[in-house]
Amino acid sequence: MAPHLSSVQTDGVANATDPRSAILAAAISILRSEGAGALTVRSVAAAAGCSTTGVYTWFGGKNGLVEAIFVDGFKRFGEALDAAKRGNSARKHLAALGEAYRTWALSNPTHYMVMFAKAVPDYDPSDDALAEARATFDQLVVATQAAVADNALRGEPFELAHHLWAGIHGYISLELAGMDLRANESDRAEAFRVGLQRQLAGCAPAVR
Amino acid sequence: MAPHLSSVQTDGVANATDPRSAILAAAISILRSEGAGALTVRSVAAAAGCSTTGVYTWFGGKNGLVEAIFVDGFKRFGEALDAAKRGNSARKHLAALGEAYRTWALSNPTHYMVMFAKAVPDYDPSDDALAEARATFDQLVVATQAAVADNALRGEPFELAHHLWAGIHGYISLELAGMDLRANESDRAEAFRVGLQRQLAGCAPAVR
DNA sequence: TCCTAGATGTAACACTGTTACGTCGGTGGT
DNA sequence: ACCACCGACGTAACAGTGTTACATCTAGGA
Repeated sequence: MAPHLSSVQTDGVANATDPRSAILAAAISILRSEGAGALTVRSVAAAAGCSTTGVYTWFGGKNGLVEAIFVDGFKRFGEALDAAKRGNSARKHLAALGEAYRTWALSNPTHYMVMFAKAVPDYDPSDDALAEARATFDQLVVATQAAVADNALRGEPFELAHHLWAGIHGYISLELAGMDLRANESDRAEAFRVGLQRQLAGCAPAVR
Repeated sequence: MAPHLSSVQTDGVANATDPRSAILAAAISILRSEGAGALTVRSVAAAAGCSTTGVYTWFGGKNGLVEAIFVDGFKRFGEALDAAKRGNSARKHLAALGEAYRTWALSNPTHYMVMFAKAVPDYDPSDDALAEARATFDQLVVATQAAVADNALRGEPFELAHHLWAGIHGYISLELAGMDLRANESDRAEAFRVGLQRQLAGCAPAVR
């Protein structure tokens, strides 16, 4: 069996003894520090301490490497969202989820762009990769279901979750694209917070 | 004066007699038909019937060409939004604006991705280019001001406009990234319509 | 008439993703 | 024990990318 199709990735932590993890960690590091444009097979191989063929044996090529970055991103992203289950009410939980979402995205902007904005032009996520994204989305659906059960929101949970996701993603996507016209970060953070509340208000039962 | 800094672009229409317009039109055509990954200096030059140096004399390089695509995109996008001023109330006008926004983005997906999602990795819009984007955004601010004056929305127009923009862009961005989980286009269109109304409801004065 | 500035094309540069090929090392079968 | 084999690896090459040096040509002014 070809190694890039096997599941040697034992855990999420980069393991220097595992070539696959070492290459993936190097790629994510380059993506973070130098951007998607600098993510080349040669630079990754050099950073991982192997030759360019290593990327091909372990990932099948650059597409496979980017797919691994994509999947790994959603894994870490999902964990970050999972850790945000604070807030004593369902609605506060949703707000905390939104804040955690923004925090992760702004801490990992290039990674987020690969996941959501096709920052690597010739890569399209496979169905398997999209399933990983779907799993992350499901966390939001679950939180929304709880909010509906609490009578904090009204509507079909899937539709509501997608609506909230779109709103949150929209703020962050514009911000990462440099399209947010506000001067400083704290203004943007405050606008996001207000916007999220407004978003939730639009989904609230009749009396608000 | 270097030609790529002059304003020889007489109008928005591609003019075969003007080399700059011919190259730009060829680039947009390739972007539309083959995507950002196929947008190479050589392919553009071949399609425009000149040599690669033509792109450098008229645009200063690939970055300049992409910047021209970026600016041209916002120009056309703004015109499409401008043509959507139907609706007899300010709120209906906003809804029509949202629909026109989605229609243009989905009709020009790769162009939209260059403008909003850094689809060309090494290009970052200059301040001048961002000013063009700002001008388009201002149309939304004006429409929002009218809605506030009509008592259809409540809040600071700039903040409201950005909020609406983020929501609309979020829906479209997810859809273009293949992250909308709905099966068919009509479902997505309907979800967008409902979402836009929900968005507006979240910005409405107290009694809804 | 000369001549200068700019547009153009050819060819080269360093770089990209990818692949053919030779080599090495461990594993399983006999 | 031997040996065939398969997978991992590095080197070197391929086509294609953005970019630039250089020669050529053409238009317009002194």
